[in-house]
Amino acid sequence: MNNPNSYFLTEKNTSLDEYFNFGLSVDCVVFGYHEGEVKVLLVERNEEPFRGAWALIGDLVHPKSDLAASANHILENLTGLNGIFMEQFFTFDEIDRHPLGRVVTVGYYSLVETDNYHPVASSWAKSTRWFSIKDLPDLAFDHQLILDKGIQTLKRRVRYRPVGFELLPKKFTLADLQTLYEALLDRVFDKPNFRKKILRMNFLTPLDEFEENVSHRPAKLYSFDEERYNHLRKEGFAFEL
Amino acid sequence: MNNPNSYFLTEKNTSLDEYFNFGLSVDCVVFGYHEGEVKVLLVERNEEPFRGAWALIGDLVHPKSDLAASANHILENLTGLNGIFMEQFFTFDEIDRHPLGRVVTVGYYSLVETDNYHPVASSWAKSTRWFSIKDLPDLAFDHQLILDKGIQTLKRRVRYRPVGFELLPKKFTLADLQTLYEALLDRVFDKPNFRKKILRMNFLTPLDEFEENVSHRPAKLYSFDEERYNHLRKEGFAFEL
DNA sequence: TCAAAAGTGTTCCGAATACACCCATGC
DNA sequence: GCATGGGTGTATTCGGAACACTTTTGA
Repeated sequence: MNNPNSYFLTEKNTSLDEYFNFGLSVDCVVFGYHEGEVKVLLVERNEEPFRGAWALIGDLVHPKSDLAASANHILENLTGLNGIFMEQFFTFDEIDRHPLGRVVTVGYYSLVETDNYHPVASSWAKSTRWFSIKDLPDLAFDHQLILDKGIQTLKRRVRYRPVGFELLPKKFTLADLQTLYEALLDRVFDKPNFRKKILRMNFLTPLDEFEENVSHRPAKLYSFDEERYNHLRKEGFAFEL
Repeated sequence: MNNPNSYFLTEKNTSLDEYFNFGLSVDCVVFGYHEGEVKVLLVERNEEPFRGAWALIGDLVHPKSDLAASANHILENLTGLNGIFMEQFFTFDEIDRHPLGRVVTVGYYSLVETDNYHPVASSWAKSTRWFSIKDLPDLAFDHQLILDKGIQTLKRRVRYRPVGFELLPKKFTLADLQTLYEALLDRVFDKPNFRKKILRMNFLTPLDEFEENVSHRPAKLYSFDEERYNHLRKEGFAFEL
C-alpha cells in the first residue's frame, strides 16, 4: 500500500504503510462520590507490564471498534452498569508512554453512583478499589498524568455544568448536594446562600419525602428535574457562589 | 508479536499485531480575525481523495513524531510562523471517517494574527484562503464536524479565558477588542459597560499612543499585560457581561 | 459646525455575602 | 430540655444593565 495520492505524504518519501502502526486505547477516570468524598475507581493490574500496580481502567481499541464502544464495554464489564455517563477529555500521545509500542490513549471520565456500583470479577484485574482523590497511590504508565487531567477537567466542568445527577442517588438532601460541591471545588459554602442559588436554578424537584432516623430535624428530599437538567447541561451556566 | 501478558487482551483471542494498525492524524482549525470577522484558514486540496475540495490543515503523524510536533510543522510550513498558540480540543475516531483506512484524528485549534500571516506555497495545497465562520464552503472528510466542534470550543473557551492576545495586533483599541468579542460571542455589548468590565480585569496596559488618521476622536491604544494575561489563562475567569 | 466615534458618569436593580434566628427530631 | 443539623429572613454591598452625556478629531 503505497499511495502517492495521499495528501499527507508531502515532502516525505515514505510509504503509507509506515504510518499505520499506531495502537489506540481508552483510559477511563471513573468518578464516584461517597461519604463526602470524591472517589476514583482504580484496578490492580494482574498482568505485565506494571503487574500489581494500580491503574486506570483502560483497554486497547480494536480497529473494528471505536473509543466510545470500547469504553462502554470495559465499564459495563467492570461495574455491571451500562449506559454510564461518559465524556472524552484529552488525548495523550507521548511517544514513549507505553512499553509495548506506540499507543495513543484517549482519556474519558465518567460519573457513577457508588451505591449502584458492584465490582465484577475480571481476568485482567486482580482487584478494584475506590480511592479518594485526596489520597491516591502511585499509578502505572502515565496514568498519574491522565488522572490529574481528568480531575482538573471535572473541577473545571462542574462550574459550568450540573453534575450531581450522575453522582448522587435518586433522592438526596440539599446538604448532600452542598457537600458534593464542597468536595469537588474544595471549599465551603454558606448554607443559606447555597440553597438560594441552587433552588433558583430550577433543576431540583422537591419531593414530599424526608430523611428518616436522624437525631435532628429531618431534611426534605429532592430529585433532579431531568428535562431542565439536560437543558442546563447543554446551555451551560456559571456557578459562581 | 503475540503478547499474552498484555492487559488489554482480555476475553478476546486475538494477537496484539491486529491492534497496531491505526493511523493517526492532526487537523488544525486555524482562527484569525480580520475586519470584524472571525475567520478560519482552509486549504484547497491538490490530491485525492477530495481533490479540489476545501479542507482543514492536517497531516498524518509519523510513529516517530507526535501530535504537537506535527501540528507545529504543518502550521509553520503553511503560515511561515512558528510557535503559534495551539490547543487540543477533541479526538475523532469514527470507523469510516477516512477512505484510506482507520485513521483517528485529533483536532487542534490555533489563533493567529492575520496581519502576520503570509501564505506559503505547498505541494499539497493548491491554495489557501481565509473564510468567515459565517460563510463556509463544503469540506472534505468529516472536517465539517471537526470545524463545528472547534468553533464551539472557541466560543465556549472565550468566556472563561482571555483570547485577544493571539488574535489582535500588538497595539489595539478597546473598540477592536469589543468587536472581537462581539464576533466571537455573536452578540453586541454596551460600550461603557464593556470598557469598565475589561479594564477592571487588569490585563490591559494603556499606552501613550493613539489611533491616527481617523475622522473622529482618536482612540487610545492598549497592549496586553502578558504576565497578568497568562495568569488569567491558567486561573480562568467568568466573562459574563 | 457637523458627523462620528471616543470616553465618562449616574441611576437602577438584582444577586452575592454575611449572619442572626427559628424549627423539628432523637435522646 | 438540649444538642444537632435543617431551614428562613434580612440588611448590606457589589456588580451588571441601561442610558444620557461630554470630548476630540477630520472634513
